Amino acid sequence: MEERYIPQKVELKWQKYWSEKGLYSTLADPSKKKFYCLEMFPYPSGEIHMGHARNYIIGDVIARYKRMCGYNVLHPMGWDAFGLPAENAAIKHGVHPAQWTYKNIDYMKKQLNRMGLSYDWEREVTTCSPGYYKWNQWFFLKMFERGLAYRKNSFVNWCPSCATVLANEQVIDERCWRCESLVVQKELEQWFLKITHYAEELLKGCEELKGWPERVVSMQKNWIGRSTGVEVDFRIDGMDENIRIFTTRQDTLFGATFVCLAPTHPLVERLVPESKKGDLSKLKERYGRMDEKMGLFTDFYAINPMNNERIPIFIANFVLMEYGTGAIMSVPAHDQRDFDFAQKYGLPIKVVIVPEQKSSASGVSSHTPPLSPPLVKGGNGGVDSELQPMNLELTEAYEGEGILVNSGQFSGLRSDIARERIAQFIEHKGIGISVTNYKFRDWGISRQRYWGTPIPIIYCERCGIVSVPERDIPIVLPENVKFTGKGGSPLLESEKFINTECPKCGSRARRETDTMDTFVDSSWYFIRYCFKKGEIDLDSELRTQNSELSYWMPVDQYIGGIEHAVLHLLYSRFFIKVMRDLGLIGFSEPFQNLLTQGMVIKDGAKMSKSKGNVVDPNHMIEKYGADTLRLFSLFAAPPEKDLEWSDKGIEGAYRFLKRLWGIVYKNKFEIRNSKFEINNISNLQTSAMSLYRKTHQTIKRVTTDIEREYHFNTAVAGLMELVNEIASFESKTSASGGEDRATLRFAVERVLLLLSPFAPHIAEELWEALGNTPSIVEQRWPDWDEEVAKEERVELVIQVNGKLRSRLLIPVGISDDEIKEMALQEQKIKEIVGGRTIKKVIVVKGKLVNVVI
RNA sequence: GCGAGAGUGGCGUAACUGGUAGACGCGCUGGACUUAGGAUCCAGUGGGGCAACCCGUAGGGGUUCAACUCCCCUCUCUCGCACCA
Repeated sequence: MEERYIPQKVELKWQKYWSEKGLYSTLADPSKKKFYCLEMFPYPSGEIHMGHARNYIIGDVIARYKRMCGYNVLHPMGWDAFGLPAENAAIKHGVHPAQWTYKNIDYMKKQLNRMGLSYDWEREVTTCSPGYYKWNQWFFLKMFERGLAYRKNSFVNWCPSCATVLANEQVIDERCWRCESLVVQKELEQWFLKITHYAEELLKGCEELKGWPERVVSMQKNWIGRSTGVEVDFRIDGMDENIRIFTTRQDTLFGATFVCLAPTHPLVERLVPESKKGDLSKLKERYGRMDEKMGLFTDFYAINPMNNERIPIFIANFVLMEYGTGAIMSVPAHDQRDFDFAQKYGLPIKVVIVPEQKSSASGVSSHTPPLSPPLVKGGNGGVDSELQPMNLELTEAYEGEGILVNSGQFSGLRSDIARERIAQFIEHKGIGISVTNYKFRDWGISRQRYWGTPIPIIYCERCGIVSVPERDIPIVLPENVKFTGKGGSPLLESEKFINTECPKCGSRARRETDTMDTFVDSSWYFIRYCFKKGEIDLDSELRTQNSELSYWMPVDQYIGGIEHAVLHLLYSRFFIKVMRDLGLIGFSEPFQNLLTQGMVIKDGAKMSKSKGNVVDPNHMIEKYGADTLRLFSLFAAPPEKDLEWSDKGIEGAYRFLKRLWGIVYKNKFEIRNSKFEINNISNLQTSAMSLYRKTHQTIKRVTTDIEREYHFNTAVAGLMELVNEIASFESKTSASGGEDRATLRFAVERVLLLLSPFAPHIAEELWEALGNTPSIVEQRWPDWDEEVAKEERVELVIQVNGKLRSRLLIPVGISDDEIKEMALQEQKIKEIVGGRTIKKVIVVKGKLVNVVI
């Protein structure tokens, strides 16, 4: 009697079994090699979507595979539980954010378990629990002590819809990363973490991230945005003031023909005459707008310290106060933006760099060779007039490197050398310094919302800013607050929360009401997983020698979406470096290997409710079972690529499992009753031998496919091939003889072992059906025999002049000369070669022969 | 503009260091079993041609006995950053 494959029945049975046996519970054990497999934890929004499912399936396969390979595997899961949606739900439906969040967690946890994911739930982390966020506050206090957390007044990104501040990393195309509202600039007192203190190390550390995808590393480098140059003082003519500018192109200093200040530059008020104040405010309105470049002449001039030229000072809307010094020198001949500006306002353009040698001059029309003799001569003295004819030829700026001309003592030098010399010169003369600038800013963490970690700070009327003493944390969120949705954090209205005493002087004081960015929570959650559940004293845990932390960390394999390339992944690296400098840990990078899985798309677009192309993993599990869902999402594309969802494709995966099920049940008794061992492979019939060989080959293939960049798609394809072969073997032989049965059993059992990381439930069920003791989870990953895996005979390809002309079956191990002879004797080849002379015969061992005529 | 990556059948994809292009799956075609099948099984399936053969990995050059793979040029697409001085 053939039993039917009912995946849901099978899956629930084994999920119950695994959980009862606690098979995925892990303990640190220094005698075993460890493997920390981590997937980015979800925000408990209420539903696991296909993107989550794919992420966690990939992670689960890795965890299960490594476990079978004998590693002590840490595979935890938790909840990134603070955040706005909970608060919005509270405003909309009157549910407390905690209630909403915990309800979602409950449900989503069931969903994860229903997928058969092998988590150690005893390490579950929920970031909104005081036992967790206490340590956010603790880290904050440690940073505050060291000046790594500080408060300042600044313009910040403000999302009007979320009514809160956003970090630079959370603004995408001038919009909020969460709700896509247009972000505005607002001046606020904010708490910042000094991530720029680690700018250089975060950048250098990128070189160590060997196990990370290129593009993530380059995105981080890009984001940090290091550039080196000089700051130089330009004296203001007729005023005892300097304008300090920043440039990376000090080799073009002699070509500066005007200076531009940001509209918010401190000197602006003094430089702009009353009569032009109106124009100035217009300019300010257009600050930061990319469409139009606007300038305003101040009536003042600056002195170029290199050549003492008197050059006009402008205010320009495109100069950013936030970067460099908020002032620039403009070199229209060698910067396109300055060039456009100079054209618009009729300012002089002075060439000081010419392309080296013949290289086709961009910006200089071709009939005027850039290195024409008069120009070179003029280079010594810096006589403008000699350059005038050239200027007429300029159609655009030449931004490349080259040879300096018209640059005093530096003329004739190459750009790179000139940059060094000029930097030295400037420092020597005391008119400036060499500097390194970074594009990224300190991390603003203040959020004007309720559902987050309270910042442990007290404002005392007498003492000012006072940190909460460590013994008083956690500062717990008050539960009894109102969610009106009307401006401001509910904490502002909680008198009980706000009013407190100064821990220093005891006088009346107010608590900070801002909470922390939730990215603080996720910057170290992987550290927390290293310890089992329950309240822990992280401080003393971290200080204990041989703590679990030093056993498990760093994470061996991290899996998650590319969207965190510069957010979470950068913040976590920062946190780890801070912890190291606090003497808490002994390593500098949290994640050894990073796998960024592709998106799940349907009909050419990312799944989204608005597009109506969402496929719910729940429905797929109801219809086909979790094993099928897992198998399909692994098979349809390699993990790092986007996965195109196909309703038909998942049926193929289902069919495959049903087929395997059918084969096993059909031969259940024959297999059970066969003696397992194949003592002597020479006893095997040809068909049995070929199945036996295919089995070994498949073990090898699946193993190497997993080891090599986690190519699960081809690993699954290999399993399908083997199952196809098993099917035809069993239908031909009816598994009659003893050796045949043994071979069949061998093949089927290997398939189950190899399949178990991908489709663990069916593997368990069939493993048991064949008379084995559960659990397959505890089985070792199978080995293969290289000798057996080798083909006895191979098909030799015979080419003539590189074109395939014939094939020949040859035994393995015959010599090149014999192969050559066989190829030349082959009827077809003889015909083609005819009477022509053979120039050369190339033999590739075991593969092909190419006859060149 | 800068940086990263990708272009292979009708579709998802495969081909490790250059060595049989299209494994595996979907779809499609034909057949078998069926009252029926969107179940299952068998056979076929890059294009052209009756055939021998010819043509095919975005396009064009090149290196090589041999190129999806290496080099040069062009085109297209995706992603990230972008007034950063």
